[in-house]
Amino acid sequence: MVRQKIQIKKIDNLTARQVTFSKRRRGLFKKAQELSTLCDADIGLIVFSATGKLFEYSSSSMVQLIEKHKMQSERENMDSPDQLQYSNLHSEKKTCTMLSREFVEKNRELRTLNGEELQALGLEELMKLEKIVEGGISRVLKIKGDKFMREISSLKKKEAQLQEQNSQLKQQSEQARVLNEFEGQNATEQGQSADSITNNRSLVNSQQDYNDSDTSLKLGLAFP
Amino acid sequence: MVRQKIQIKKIDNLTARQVTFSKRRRGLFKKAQELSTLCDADIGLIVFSATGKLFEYSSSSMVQLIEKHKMQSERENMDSPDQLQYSNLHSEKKTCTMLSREFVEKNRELRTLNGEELQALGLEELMKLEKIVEGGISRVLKIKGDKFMREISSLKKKEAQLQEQNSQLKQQSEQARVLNEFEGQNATEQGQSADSITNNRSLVNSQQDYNDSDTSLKLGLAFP
DNA sequence: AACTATTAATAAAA
DNA sequence: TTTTTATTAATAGTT
Repeated sequence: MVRQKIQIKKIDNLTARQVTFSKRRRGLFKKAQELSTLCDADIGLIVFSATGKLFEYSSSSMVQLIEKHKMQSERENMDSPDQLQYSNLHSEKKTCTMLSREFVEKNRELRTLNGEELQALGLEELMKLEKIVEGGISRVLKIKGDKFMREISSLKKKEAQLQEQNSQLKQQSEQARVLNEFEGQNATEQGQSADSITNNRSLVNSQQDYNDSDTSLKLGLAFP
Repeated sequence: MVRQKIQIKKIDNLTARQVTFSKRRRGLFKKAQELSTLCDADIGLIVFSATGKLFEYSSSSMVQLIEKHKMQSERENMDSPDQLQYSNLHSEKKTCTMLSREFVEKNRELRTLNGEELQALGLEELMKLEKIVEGGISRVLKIKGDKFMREISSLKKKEAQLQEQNSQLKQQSEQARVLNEFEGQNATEQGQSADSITNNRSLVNSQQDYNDSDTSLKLGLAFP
């Protein structure tokens, strides 16, 4: 875009590519920041260089922005109910999505009232409106907080269960090992029936089934 | 950047703001695309308009990019898994506590000013005060949100680790058991020692401990 | 990094 | 909205 027009394709020369990357990256971030400021937009920009180095900009909080983005994407893909296996997470997110939609709509309503209308409303009405918006915000914040807390406590519960299971398994493993050594010393010949293998497998399998689905469902009860 | 130079602050006029938003948004996305192509960078760009509408660009897959970003941030935030993570959460909590205390104090200051004093402050000062309080709130909310998000993602990571460790242990336990029975069956003279009986029993028992009624159904099917 | 010669982006107007 | 146009901003190639 200067001394000579260039075409938009990968720059062959490594040095030139690196220089351009750092120049244009700065330009891009500046533009993002300007757009955010000028138009009150919430912007997140993630750039990984070819070498894997991360550069990022966010007008607010990247984590929250990504969360918001996730919610929006879900709203768009609401009609495809393919992954309903995580029903607790699903319904939880649905609640949050609903709330967010409600909030956005309320906001839109508010915006459609132009300056004149707002002037006409008078002080009393304005204060009522403010109370309504305040109520909406506090409701959203409260529910958000509750949701976070419940998710965290359920995760901690799950963690504790896993930890306990883990230590029991370790104990078993140790016992089995000791026993094994002991018997190994006295054994003379070898052979194994197919039955015992099959039985052991099914035991372990049913345990895994429990871990993969039932646990999350039960913990899901924490989210009505 | 044209007919007249503008300063970078929120555009007051709604129409002008919308026009600028759509023009600059297109420009920004174009620049992002160009940078990605020219320099072989992986770029994700998320833009929420002031009305909440989502616009996004990604040079590859937004979901993957976000995953990659999450990994990078986690790596930066918690190099040695547990302790650094804890201290991070700790300091975050401290920050949040400090902020909240600061906020409460600012509020108290505000309350100690009586009506007359507030009247005397004048419109401008009041608005300044309001901005300060608003800033405090949004800062608290932002940090709180980040903290929650990070705690949740770290718990999820921990859970995944435990889950994997667990399944490995189960595998080990299974192998040890198989080997054990195998050797037990081929011992020449001796029957099972008291120890080995105890061990087998504790194995089965602890497995049943993890499983509730639902699992016993499965076990029933496994041993008809 | 710094410096231009150019092209690209865009603010205001239509 | 989109197009036009007058300017400013960004930047490719060079030093």
